[in-house]
Amino acid sequence: MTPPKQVSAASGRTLESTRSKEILRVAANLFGDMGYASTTMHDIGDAAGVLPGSLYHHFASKEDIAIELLSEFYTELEEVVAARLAAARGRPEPGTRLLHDLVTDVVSIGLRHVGAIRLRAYEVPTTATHKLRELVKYQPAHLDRAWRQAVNAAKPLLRVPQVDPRLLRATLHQLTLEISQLLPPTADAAAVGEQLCRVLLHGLTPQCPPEEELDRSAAARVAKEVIAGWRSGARGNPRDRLSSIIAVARREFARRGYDATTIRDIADAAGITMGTLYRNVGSKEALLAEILRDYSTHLESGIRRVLGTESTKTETLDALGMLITHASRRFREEYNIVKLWPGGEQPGPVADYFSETDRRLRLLIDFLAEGRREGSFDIEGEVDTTAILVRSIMWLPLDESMRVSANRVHRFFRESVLRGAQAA
Amino acid sequence: MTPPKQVSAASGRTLESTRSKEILRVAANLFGDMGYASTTMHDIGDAAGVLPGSLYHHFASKEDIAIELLSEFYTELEEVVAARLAAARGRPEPGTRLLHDLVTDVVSIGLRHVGAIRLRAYEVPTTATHKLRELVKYQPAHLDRAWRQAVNAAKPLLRVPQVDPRLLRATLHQLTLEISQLLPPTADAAAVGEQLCRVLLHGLTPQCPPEEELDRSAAARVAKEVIAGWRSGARGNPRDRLSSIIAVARREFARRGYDATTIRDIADAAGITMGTLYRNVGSKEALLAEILRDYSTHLESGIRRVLGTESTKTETLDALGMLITHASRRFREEYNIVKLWPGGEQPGPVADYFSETDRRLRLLIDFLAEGRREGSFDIEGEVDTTAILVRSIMWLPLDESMRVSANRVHRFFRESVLRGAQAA
DNA sequence: GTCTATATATCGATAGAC
DNA sequence: GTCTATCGATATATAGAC
Repeated sequence: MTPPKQVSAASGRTLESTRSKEILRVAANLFGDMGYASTTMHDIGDAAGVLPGSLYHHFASKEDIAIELLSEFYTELEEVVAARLAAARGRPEPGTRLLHDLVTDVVSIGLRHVGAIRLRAYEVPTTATHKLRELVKYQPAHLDRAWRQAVNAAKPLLRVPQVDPRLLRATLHQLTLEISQLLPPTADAAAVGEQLCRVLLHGLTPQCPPEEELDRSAAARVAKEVIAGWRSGARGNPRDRLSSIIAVARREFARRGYDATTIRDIADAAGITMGTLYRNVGSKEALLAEILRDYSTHLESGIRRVLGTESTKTETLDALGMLITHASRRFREEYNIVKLWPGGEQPGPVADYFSETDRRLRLLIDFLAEGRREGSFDIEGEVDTTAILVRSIMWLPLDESMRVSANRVHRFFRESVLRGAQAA
Repeated sequence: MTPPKQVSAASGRTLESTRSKEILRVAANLFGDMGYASTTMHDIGDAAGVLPGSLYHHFASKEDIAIELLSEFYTELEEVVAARLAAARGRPEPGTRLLHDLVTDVVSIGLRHVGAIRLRAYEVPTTATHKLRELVKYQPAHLDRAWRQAVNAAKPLLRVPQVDPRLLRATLHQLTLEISQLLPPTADAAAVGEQLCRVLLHGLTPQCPPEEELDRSAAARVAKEVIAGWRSGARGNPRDRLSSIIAVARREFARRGYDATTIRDIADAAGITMGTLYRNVGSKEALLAEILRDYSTHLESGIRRVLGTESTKTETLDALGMLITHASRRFREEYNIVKLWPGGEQPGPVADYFSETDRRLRLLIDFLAEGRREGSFDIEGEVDTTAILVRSIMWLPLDESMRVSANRVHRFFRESVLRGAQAA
């Protein structure tokens, strides 16, 4: 009798060897930390304790490793979700139980598949093959159906129509998958899932003033001013060469991530040669710095202005939601570029921009902590995690995926993160 | 008005840059000298005066260079042959004019496309793509038709049925294409073509004795003995591991050439792993040495025995033809392995085998020169070239391509190279 | 169009587990 | 004896920068 072999359903590959598993594991972590493009076979070999060439005994190519990681991720996702739905079938009465369980399931899977999830964050390098490209783009329909079912089961308990169930579903879908990228690998999936549900269903503000009051607050007024300022702020004349290069580079970096985008990609997309590109731009890094220049200052000043008003914590949080909801349209590309900056902390002019992002997160943490202390915010568990969740929710491209206005997205933020989507 | 661009019909590539042409030219020469597998991008870069990476500005890959060379070759071949046939249409009366012209045409093209022709000598490396594989295998049907037409036009002048027109056609087809590999690049196509036609149509022996006499000669008797000895000489038990590895390696080396065949190719074809292979053979080179061990000694002793008889020059040449005709069956694979040994003369135990091949060629040259001096052979032009032609004709795999017996091939050799295919 | 550098991948060969 | 996993060297190819 031969021992049973562990076969990956999606790839058909047999993974008996512990070394192959070890390589997958270290590659997953490296992909999760640095991204696919920034992780070299040398890195993987080092982490696995073999020379780069030896990796090819276990995997045909670097892509093959990525494909295997994605296959494992999809397989496990499907299995876990199917098992959860099967368990839920015995309990058809409405409630948020399935929703809670599904949140924890998906967050937990995400934490165990940081590499695969990060692979899905961007398009794949230009040189990638069709198969990897398709796997990265693949949207698991079963997960979509599961969220639909979970939200439907919870609907009788939700404050509908104030809370748009479609936006809640989209938020859960995106957030549970992506949150793993922003948490430490040691994070407790159950705890994070619990916090996530609390934030969305219960809300942070026990005493939330009525809509009209929030709309009239000083913080909201300032936020509107800042947003209006963005709109008028010109982006450079798209007809001048440098501006159009920057516009193209912004789009390309946002699509593929900074490291997977080559300067040839940019030159091609801009319809110019590399010589022309380098005549206008000093370096790839300088191009990135140029793109991020306004972004960070605009965002920083906007946030500080809103935080600096005399409004209540609740009003300020609402205004922050409005600000970022609009920022996630205006600076969507910049946000995509920096959202998963490769680790490794090499110093440089660009690194500053990323430390500012961290600083702003700490600003939010302090704000929430202070609000909790003074009784404005009802936060259980770690404030850090809540801050990460709140920031992620604000930045989600709900307007894009659900085709709704930024105002409707802000209203959803207010009705969920502030008031809580569930009836009290 | 834009200047007209030189576009390769087969590949669709535009070759404006002189540097691209230069790279193609040096690559063609290197492929011709060393073969595709043994030529590195570094070699090509060195010869073209650029760093290896810079080659990729002009060509997408090493394969791409090979594909371009083959496309150019096929295109030129088609054009030249078509032009020749068009010119012949005005002259429908029978004769050997078209045959002569076609021989010179194809030899001339071959000398200008040594790289492409050599690419066609073996199958392509296991890692090659479909496109290159197909291009290498491609048999130009128009050339086939042209030879058919040329031989048909000459038929009234040939001693048919003594001379099999099918074998003559196959000989012309294969010889004109392959001969470029065995000549110095400075060879004069017209002169070589002329000699080739003379050898085949006019023959080397002005006074050729009748068939029965040749059959009875001492040289023929010795040749038959030697051939019989080969047949009985066992090849090792195919059931023992080493013998079967050697048999597989012989086949693989003959198919792809020595350098393009990897140890893994051999292990795979033998159905064993590399560990097992290396337990039985010391190295790739030792495997080759083992394959060639009997070959060279058998051949050498056979040739010397035939040359050592007291027979006339004519009888001896006839017996040599018989010997090699049978050798080209018995040692087809060994011959294929060594026929185009990569240049570069690195010393080693195997190099000896290849110097022996050269020595045997010199033996043949001396034999022919002596025959000419004493009036037995009618050779115009350089004896070296004639020797190369005669040797090539003897080794042509006519039995294989035309499905005839070795005896029939020998008779064809006698009726063409000895007596001359054309009626006196 | 080229350079410098470095990345991905292949290949001959071997040590040592099974 | 066979196969798995590995090494060291080197090949092909890509990327940023002039």
